[in-house]
Amino acid sequence: MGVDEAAYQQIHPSIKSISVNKNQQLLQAGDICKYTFFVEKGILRLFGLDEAGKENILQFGTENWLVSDRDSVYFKEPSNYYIDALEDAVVVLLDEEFIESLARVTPSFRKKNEKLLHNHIRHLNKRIHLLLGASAKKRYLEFIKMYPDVMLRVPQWMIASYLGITPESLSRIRKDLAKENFAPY
Amino acid sequence: MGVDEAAYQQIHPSIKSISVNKNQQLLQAGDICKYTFFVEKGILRLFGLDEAGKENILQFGTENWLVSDRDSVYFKEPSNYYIDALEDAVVVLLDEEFIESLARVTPSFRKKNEKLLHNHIRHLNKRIHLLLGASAKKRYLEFIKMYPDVMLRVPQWMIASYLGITPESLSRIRKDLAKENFAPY
DNA sequence: CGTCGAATTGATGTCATTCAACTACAGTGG
DNA sequence: CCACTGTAGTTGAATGACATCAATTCGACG
Repeated sequence: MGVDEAAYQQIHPSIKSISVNKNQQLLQAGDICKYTFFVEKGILRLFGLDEAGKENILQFGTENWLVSDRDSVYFKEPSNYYIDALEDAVVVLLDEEFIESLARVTPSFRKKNEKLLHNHIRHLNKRIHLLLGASAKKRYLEFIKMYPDVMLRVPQWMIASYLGITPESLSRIRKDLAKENFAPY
Repeated sequence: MGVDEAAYQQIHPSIKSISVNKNQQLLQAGDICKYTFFVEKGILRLFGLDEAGKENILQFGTENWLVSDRDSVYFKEPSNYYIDALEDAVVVLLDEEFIESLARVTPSFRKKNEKLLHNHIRHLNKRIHLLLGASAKKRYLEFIKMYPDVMLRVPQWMIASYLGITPESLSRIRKDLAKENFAPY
C-alpha cells in the first residue's frame, strides 16, 4: 500500500492478520462488514445473491488487493454481499481504528486512500460500460487481459458468473476461441 | 452539498457557474476533464461510446447531482467519456482549486467528499449486480423506482441505453407492463 | 478404483436484437 | 398557416445470442 516501514511500526499493534481456509466465509449478507481485507496470500471473492439464489461475483481479490464491502464498512450498515476465500489465504484485517491511526501517522495516507477509491470507481465504470455494450466473448477477452492471474486460479464457472453468463456459455465461447487459434498463454 | 454559508462566502471567488444549452457538450473523449459539474438546474448525462459507435449511458445527473469523469479529473488523464446537457442547464464548475479551498476552510469537507465517493461506489456495485443478474424488465422497474424524475425528463431511448437494451425492447417491455395493469404514475 | 463437482456437448427454448415499416409529433422554412 | 423534414416511439417478422435442460466426460481426491 505504499506505507513506509517507520509508519508501519508505529501503528503495528492495531494490525491483525489471520489465516483463513479455503471456502471460509469472511462476510455474510446481513452482517456489518467490520474490516477491509488486505490479501497477503490467496484469493478472496466478493459476491451477491439475486432473488433466484444465483451468485453474482462482483470482485476477485488476489495478493495485495483490498476486498471489502466498502459501503458496509463505511456506513456501518448490514451488507448485501458475501466474501469468502477461494484458496487458503492470509489476510490483514484493516478496521476503522487502523485507518484512523494511519491517517494520523502518515498524513498523505488520506490522499492515497482517496486515490484507491477513485481507482475503484474507474474500474466499476469500465465494467458497466462493458456489460452495457460488449458481447460475452468480448467481455471474456477483456477479462483475461486484465486479470490473467485470476483466470488461471479460479474455477471457470466463477469467471462465468463474473462475466454475467452461464458456465455452459463460457465453455462454448472458449471452444470458439480455440477454433480461431486463440491461445491466451 | 451541506456546506455552510460562511464557508461559501470565503471561497466564493473561485466558484464559476455557467449556463449551457441543450445538447451542448461539456466533455469529450480525449479531453481531460478539468471540472466536476454540479447541476444547479437541468440534466446532464455521462456516456461512453463502444467501438460500434453505440452510446452507453453511465449516468444521468439532475438538480443537485455531481457529474464528472472522476478518473480524468483526479488522474489528469484524457477521458474516455462524454458529458452533455439534455436540457438547458446551469452548472457550477468545481475544479481542483475549489476542492482544495473547501478542504482548507471546512475541515469536515474531506470526509464529506469521501462519503460521496463511497456512495458512488455503492451505486455502481448495485448497478453491476443488476446487470449481471436481472432481466431487462426488472432493471427497468428498478430504474423508475430509483429515478422517477429522470424517467419523466429524458427520452425513452436514452433510458434504454442506460439499461443496456435497445429502444425497441424497452418499448415492448412498457407495453407488457401496461397490459399487466402497471402504472408508475 | 469410485465418487463428486467441474467442464463439455447437444438439443431446444427464450429473450432481446435487428431490420423494416409506419405513426406521431416538433421544428423549420416557404 | 401549411407542407416538409427529422427524430422518437411503436409494431411486426426474422434472426441471433445466450439460457436451460439433460447427458456425458474429465479430473481431483479420498
